[in-house]
Order: sequence, then structure tokens, then C-alpha cells
Amino acid sequence: MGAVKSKRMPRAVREQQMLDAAVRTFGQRGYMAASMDEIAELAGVSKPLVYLYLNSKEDLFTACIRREAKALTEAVRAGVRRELPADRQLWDGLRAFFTHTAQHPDAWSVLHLQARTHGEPFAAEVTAMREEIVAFVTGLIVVAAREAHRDPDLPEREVAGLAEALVGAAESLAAWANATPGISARQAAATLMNFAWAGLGNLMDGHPWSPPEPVHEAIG
Amino acid sequence: MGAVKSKRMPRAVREQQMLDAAVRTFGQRGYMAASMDEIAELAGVSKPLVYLYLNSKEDLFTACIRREAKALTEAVRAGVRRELPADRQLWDGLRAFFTHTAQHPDAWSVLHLQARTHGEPFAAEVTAMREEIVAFVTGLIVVAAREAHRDPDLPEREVAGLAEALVGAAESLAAWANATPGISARQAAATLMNFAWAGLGNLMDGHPWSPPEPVHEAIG
Amino acid sequence: MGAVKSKRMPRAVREQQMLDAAVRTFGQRGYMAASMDEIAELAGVSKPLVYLYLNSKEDLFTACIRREAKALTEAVRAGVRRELPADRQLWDGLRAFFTHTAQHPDAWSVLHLQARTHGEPFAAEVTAMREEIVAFVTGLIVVAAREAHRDPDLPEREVAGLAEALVGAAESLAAWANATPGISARQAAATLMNFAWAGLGNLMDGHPWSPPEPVHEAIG
Amino acid sequence: MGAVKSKRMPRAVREQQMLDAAVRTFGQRGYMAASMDEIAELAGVSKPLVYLYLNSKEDLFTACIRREAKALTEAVRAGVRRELPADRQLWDGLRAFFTHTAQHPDAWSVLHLQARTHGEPFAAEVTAMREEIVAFVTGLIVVAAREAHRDPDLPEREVAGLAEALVGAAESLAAWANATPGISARQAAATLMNFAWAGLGNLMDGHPWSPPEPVHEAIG
DNA sequence: TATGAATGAGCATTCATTCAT
DNA sequence: CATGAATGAATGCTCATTCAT
Repeated sequence: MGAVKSKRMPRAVREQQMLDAAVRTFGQRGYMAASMDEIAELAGVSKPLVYLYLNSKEDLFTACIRREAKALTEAVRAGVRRELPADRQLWDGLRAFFTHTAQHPDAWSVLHLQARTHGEPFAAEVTAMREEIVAFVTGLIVVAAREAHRDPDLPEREVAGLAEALVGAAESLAAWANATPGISARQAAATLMNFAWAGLGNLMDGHPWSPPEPVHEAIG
Repeated sequence: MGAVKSKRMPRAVREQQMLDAAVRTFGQRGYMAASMDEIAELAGVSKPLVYLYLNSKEDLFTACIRREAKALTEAVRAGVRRELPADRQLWDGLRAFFTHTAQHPDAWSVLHLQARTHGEPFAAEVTAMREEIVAFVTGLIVVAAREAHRDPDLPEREVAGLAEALVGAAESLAAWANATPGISARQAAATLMNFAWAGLGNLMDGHPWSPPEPVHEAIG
Repeated sequence: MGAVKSKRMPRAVREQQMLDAAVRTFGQRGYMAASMDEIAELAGVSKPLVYLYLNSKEDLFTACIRREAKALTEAVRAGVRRELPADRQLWDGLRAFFTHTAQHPDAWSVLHLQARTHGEPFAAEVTAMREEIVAFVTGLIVVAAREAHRDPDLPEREVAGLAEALVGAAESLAAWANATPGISARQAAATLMNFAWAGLGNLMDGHPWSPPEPVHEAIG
Repeated sequence: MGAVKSKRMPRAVREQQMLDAAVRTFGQRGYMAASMDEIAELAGVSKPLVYLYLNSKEDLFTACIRREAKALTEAVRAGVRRELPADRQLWDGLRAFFTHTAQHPDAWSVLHLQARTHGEPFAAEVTAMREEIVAFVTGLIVVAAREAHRDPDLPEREVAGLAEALVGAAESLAAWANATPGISARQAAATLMNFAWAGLGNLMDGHPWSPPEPVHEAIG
């Protein structure tokens, strides 16, 4: 099982095999339940070699997160052309995102679930990636407002919240699409575009939803 | 430390103390890193008593998830009056949701992170709760369409996707609000209402965003 | 082998059994080569119990050193009556020392060899004991000088060196006596008394050995 | 780090570099804590080369002991001229001994601590060296008795014990001098000469210390 | 002569879980 | 109702040692 067992490969190749095995194991078992024994076996090497190349379970996990975060952001970047209109950029980015997460579910589990669930060294690693994406989306929102000749002075915090909500919805939909048979990356992206972009357009038309008077309310 | 140590209490009370300690420990340490020793000590009882009442670590974790899922759904239910208009129901429900997650961060960590991160017995437990909420939101969307006298024949899968996205965005915003100082439950709810409801309204006005022609595209 | 295996003993008793096994194992195998497995088996308990009571290998080793250092100093103290003349005190102390080290060779190995060989936390523990003994001997030398009505103003550093040499010789002889069949504690003590006390007496008679002129010498 | 890395040197030179590194590492870390990795790195060679030249960790350690034992005995031998009087020979030998141990503390640690602490193959190696020195000292004692025209029929075992005590004191003082700032080899040697030689002189003058009657004593 | 690649075996430590009282 | 005493089974990690080149 796993990689075909062949001896004496150059270090770089072996390292990638180990990371493959680790991503798969961490993604399916979870960080803590994954044992170095299992990872080594799946990689087709002995445990000491894993330690020789990757130092510790924590370092191995961090290396997984870094590799997969880079792969995901690069997939999204490669799917977007910055010269197109903002809505098209978002559409292309979302499609690339859902496609990548669908094709690498273990990697997505590592990034979305495992890394967030196990304390600071790891969560921070993913937060960096996420902030990059949120910044990208924030930029698109601002550009869209400008393209629509609308008031570009959207309160900064509000835009941040919107971008956060959009990214959160995307992340959630990725898990949903992975778990629901028959949902393609294209459909997931379309759903989110409908949900979000139309909402934003409406908002910018000057018809935001407004909360009722909070006067007599107990909570919130 | 933890609960005041007092002997001979009725079983029901002791069980709640144990669950309190377990939710706190699971929420802060994570499911696997939490040790039964620590939970027992925090609950102020001996370890065998925890086993006597709650059987195993898995059962204890499941009991935590059930209790907190119930508490959350009841908090949301209590915040909503079904006779009000759909948008008001959503607004009230979101406020109740963000308020509860802000007040019980360990419980939210258990439901949102830990339970999802650790395999099937637990993820299913949370999925049940989530489906209840998604169903509620789906109902609101359908009602809203009817109230707006729009075509009530929105494709079912599309509505499901929208509800999924809304709930995902809410979950994500709950974590964001907990982590970002100065974001109140009210603000989080308003952000999401702006984002979502406005978008939905626009969608139902017959101006959905539509994807470009997929003909020549490689992915998706 | 080792203690008779009997279940459910009070903690204090079990702890002593563990220390017995540990002293024996550390004394014979050495600190690093001794495995916690072997110690636990020799003590007739499972490994987790050893950790429950004694925390770690380092703590266990420290506990051994402390117990045996205390036992040795108390054996020496119990053998000496402070109202007797200095030479008699030294004689009694040496006999008690050699008797104890002969009867507890593993303990002596732990104190004399193992503890000194493995870094600061442990060496310091033994140094404390040793300093107590050196101080005792130093006191005897000073008293002896006074009793002999000799000049009591022996340079302090010189006395310290003499005491150090005496104690070092004793330690070395203890190993020699343990390894040489037919050497009793009594004989070891007599040898050292002859060697040391007589030398000291001569020294105090004003006939110290004096080094040749160092003028043309290359080393030292 | 360590030796400058240069390829293709004659075997004898490389072996000495390895032994240098090994003595330093064994002396500072201890036999078991020293890793072959560290030794190889300090020697500036790859691990397989160490094995090629020195077979195993045990053999390497033995080689260290042999080399350093030889160096020490040769240093002492070179410091002594056999045609001088016995006391002068002892004085010169001690000075050479303390000088050498002070200049090679790692080697002394290997011989005095590490070799003795780790079982039979190694302790025996050091015992051989020690016996040579004890024999030398024994000879000096006998000669001294003859020179003093005293009874040359000292019981053999007694002389052996005296020599043993002298050597043990010297070993102990070497560690003490190394650890106590400001104690020169010369001072250490003088202290021991005062302590020992004077005592022996007194003994041979017919005034040995004699033990009290053992009649009513419990131990020894 | 010299080394990068690789491993079998073992070790300290921890944890969920269960008796006996 | 409640617990002190005890353990089987892993797990992360390291090390001496060897092969193939």
C-alpha cells in the first residue's frame, strides 16, 4: 500500500513521499490520532528516516500545512487573471478553490480542520494563508465598488467582515461539496456567487438591510 | 480547584459538574489532548466515578456534544418568534446564535472544531444539529420568496446550497467575532444580514449573477 | 525474582520496593543502561505505577541518591560518639563507613560512581553529602591538633586538602575492599588509620615532608 | 566544527582525530550519552568511516581508554628518575600525575569516571593501568622501608592497602584540584606528600596507630 | 578512501480503563 | 456513593549499525 517500495532514492523525493503520506494520514485520522508509525509505513520507509528528514511530529505537521497552503494559494492564483473584472476574478478564484479542495480532500482537512484544531504553532500557519485570501477578496470588493461608481468609502471594518463572511462561506461550502455527492466545483462556485455577489450588488445600490430598533431588546 | 469539593451529591448534579469540566477541557485542550485525569480533577471527583457515570471518554465526549448542541439550538429557538416576518426571524436567530457562541466559547469550540475533527461518531452528532438549523434557514428562504410574491419554485438544491452557505458564513463569523476584540454579537449579525439577505433579495428580484460561458474552460 | 509479588499495598511500602529495585539496577547497570522496564519488573510492579509514584527516571534516580546518601551519613553518625577522642571518632566513623558500603555495594556504586558520572542534578546531590563528611573530618583534624597541644593555626586550605585526601582515600578503599575478597571493614579502616593518622601525627610533630627546591623544574 | 575538514589523509592521522573527538565527547557527555553521530561530526568525518576504522562504539571507547591510559602512565614515568631516592620519586611522580590530569581533564574523566562506571570490558582496561601504578608505589614503599633501615618485612597485604589508599587519595585529589580554582598540581602533590609520606615515616618509626580492643563491639 | 541513505531495536513516557475495598 | 491502587497498550523519539555507491 502507498508508494511502491523502492530503496535508495534522493532525499528530496523521499521527503515528498513522506509529506504525501503525512497529509493523507493527518487528514483522515487527525493530528493526534495519526501515529508516526502509520505515516512511515504508508510512505514506505522506516520511522527513523522520517525523523531524520523531518525532525519531529510537529515539524512534519507544519511542513504539511506549509506545503498544502502554498499549493492551495497557488492554485487559486493560477486560476485568476488580474486584468479581468472583479466579479469574473472572484468567479474564477472560487472555481479554482473548489476544484482544488475537491481534488485534495485530505489536504483540505489538514488546512481547514486539523491545523485550526491544534493550537498556536499550527493555527498561525493557516491564518497567514487565510489572511492572504481575505485580503484578495477585500481588494475585489473595493474594486467592485469603484467599478460600479459607487461610494468607495465603505467602512473598512464592514468590508473586512464581508470578506470574512465570504471566505467562511466558501470554506464551509467546500466541506459541504466534498460531502454531498453530485455537487461539482462549478455548482459550488455558482451558489456562492449568487449568494454573495448579488447581495453585495444590492448593498451597493443603496438598499442595505437594516436592523430593527434595538431599544427594547434584551440580548445582543 | 474547579468545583468546590463536596461529597455525596445526587447523581444528576454530579453529572452536570462532570460535563462542565469536560466541555471546558475538551474545548481548550482538544479531544485527544484532554485527559480523563484532568477532567476528573477539574470536576472535583475521582476518575472511577467519571467512568461509572459516563462509561468512556467517547461517551463523555458525545454527552458533551449533545448537551451543548441542545443548548445552542434552544438558545436560537428561544430568540425567534415564528409569527414574525422571515427577515426578522433570521435577524433574531443570528443574534441569538452569536450571543450564545460568544458566551460559551468552549462549547462552541467543542461543536465547531473538536467534534468535526475527530471522526464519525462525533461529526454525525453535530451534523444532526446543523441540519436542523439549515432546515430552519431553508424554510425562511422559501417563506421569504413567497412573501415577496416571487417564484416559489426555486430549485430545491439551490436553496439548500444557499442555506448551507449562510450557515457556514455564520459559523465562520462566530469564530471571527470571538477572536476579534470589539465585535459584538449584534455587529456580527448585522454584517451577515447585509451580506446575505440583501444578496438573496437581489437574487429573487430576478437579477441573479450568472456565470460566463463555460465552453472553453479547462477546470470546474 | 525480586520482591514477592503481592497486590494492593500502601503507597509508602510500594515506593520503598521501587527504590530498592532502582538502587540495585542503577548500581549494577549504571544510570543510562538501566531501563525503567527492568526496574519495574524487579520491583514487581508495572511501569506506569513507577511513574505515578516517582514521576520520571531522573526523579527516581534522585530519590535513590537522596535515600542512600541519608542512609550512609546516618550509619556513620550512628557509629560515632562525639564525646570520645578525635582518633577514636575517626576510627569508629571509618568502620561504620566501610561496614555500610560493604553491606550495600549497589548503593555505594550509585553514590560513588553513577551519581558523579551523570551531570549536575545528580552530582550536586552527592556533593552535599560529601561536604558534610569532609567537614566532619576537617573538624576532627583541628580537634586532634588542639588535643596534641600543637599549633592550632594550620592553614585552612591545607586542612581542607588533608580532609579531602582522607575522604578520597576512604572512598577508594571502599571500592577496593568490596572488590578484594577477604578484606573486612575492620581491616580497611585500620589500613586507612595507619596511613592517615600516623601521617598527620608526624606532621604535627613538626616534621612535615618538604618539597625540594622547584627552581629548575619544568612542570608543576 | 572541530578538526578542519580535509579529505584523504593517512589512516593513522584520521584515527587520532577520531580518538581526540571521542575522548572529548566521552569525557564531557559520558559513555552512554555520547552519540556516534556527535563524535563523527566533531572528528570531521562521516559515521561509516568511524566504524570502518574502529568497529564499534565499545571498541572505540576501549581504544580511548587504552590511548589515554598509556599517555598517563608514560607521563608519570617520564617524570620520575629511578635512581633518585624513593620520596623524591614519589614527589616527582605525583607532580607529573597531577599535571597531566589537569591538562587533560576529558581524558581523566574517561579513565577515572566513565571507564569505571560502565561494566567489565572497560573497567578491566583501567584496572590494568591502575595496578601498574599501585605496583610502582608499592615498590617505593618497600624501598623506602629498606632505605630507612627498617624492618623490610612489612606484611604484603598491608603494603598493598597502603599503596591502594595512596593512589585512591591521589585520584580523588586530582578531581578536587580540577574542580577547585587555584589549586596547582604542585600544591596537590605537596598536600598528598604531607599526608601520606609523613604518615608512612611515622609508621615505620615503630609508632603505628593501633585500634582499640574490639571485644565489645557490634560491627566491623 | 569515503559517504548518503536507510533501519531494527529499544526507551521513557502517557493514557484510558478497571479492580478491590 | 466513592476511591486508592494498578495496568495493557501505545506513542514519540533515538541510537548503533550497515549497505550501496
